[in-house]
Amino acid sequence: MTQRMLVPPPVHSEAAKLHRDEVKMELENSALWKQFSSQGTEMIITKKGRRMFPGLRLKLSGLNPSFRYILLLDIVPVDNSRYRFQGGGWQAVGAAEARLPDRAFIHPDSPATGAHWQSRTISFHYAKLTNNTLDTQGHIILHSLHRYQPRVHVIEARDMLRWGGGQHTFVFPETQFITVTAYQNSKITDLKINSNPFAKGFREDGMNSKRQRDARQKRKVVNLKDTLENANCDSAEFLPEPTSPRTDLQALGLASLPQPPEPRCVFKAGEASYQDVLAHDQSLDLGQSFLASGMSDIGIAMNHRMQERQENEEAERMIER
DNA sequence: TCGGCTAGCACATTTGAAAGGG
DNA sequence: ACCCTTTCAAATGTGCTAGCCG
Repeated sequence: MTQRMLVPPPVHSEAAKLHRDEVKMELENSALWKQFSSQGTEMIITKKGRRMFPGLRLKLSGLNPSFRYILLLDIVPVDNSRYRFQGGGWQAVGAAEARLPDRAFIHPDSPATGAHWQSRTISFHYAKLTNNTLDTQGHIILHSLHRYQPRVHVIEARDMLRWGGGQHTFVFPETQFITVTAYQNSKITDLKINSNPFAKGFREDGMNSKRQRDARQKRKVVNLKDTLENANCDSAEFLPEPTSPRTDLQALGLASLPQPPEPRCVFKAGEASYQDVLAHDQSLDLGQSFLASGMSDIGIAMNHRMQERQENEEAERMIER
């Protein structure tokens, strides 16, 4: 299998500039992404599939309002390395795993008119990442501890059967991330907890915060002790197993001890040499791709859906009359 | 022994159905 | 009958942790 080129053509080429004037994509939550990126973004991947956080929130402009477009998200490896978090930073420690068949996530609104895409914020929050190579749910399959770059493709629907023509690829370097099955960098964990509403329970004032969890643990031990005492047993024999060293430290309030000096972070996400670039020359090689939304035969499915939509819109127009 | 992965947990949010009122 | 709001439960999304595995 041929490796796809990742780096798009030079930004300043006349062709690119002309094209940039036509179709533009903006990463709406770029500030949040940059916050994560400055620490080395980590994305959890699980067997069942995990959403990305932050998600990709995009604004599109320059489309023809009446043309129909399909939006795709795919995620490609940035390099051929496997990474390990050591000494407070991410370091390449060996060769990457064999590359998996590419999967692209089709935005559920696809195909939709340019007017549709341009009238709202486009979100890919339904896309899920998995490390299950046998996944049948259509999630995007990635290797753990590898560095990836999400890309968004805008394809004119009438061109969908001849991939490579009339498509625009957008890459935002700040959305690069390293896949993990458990967070490595506590700063990333804190950022996620503080900015993801679903993780509110883990915030300082939440019921799942360290403080509350430790208190619960304490109460558990006390209750168990009481129970054992009431049952008149030899409590020493039935005391719970000692907790992990980390929990012990937390319980003792040692978590607040000064942290070791922050070593130099090896992964500098801002180093990427391209930004918000149209990779027009780099055709989306969908011949190699499995399309993740479950529509393996995208042509048939899209045609069907387009026809359905046209019928619906026709019906709506008739009602309006 | 160690690093990485997984299942189960508690908690929060989201979603959709049902109920009630105007 | 319809619309809107409220309530509730189920589903889903989170990070944490103990234990397993290679």
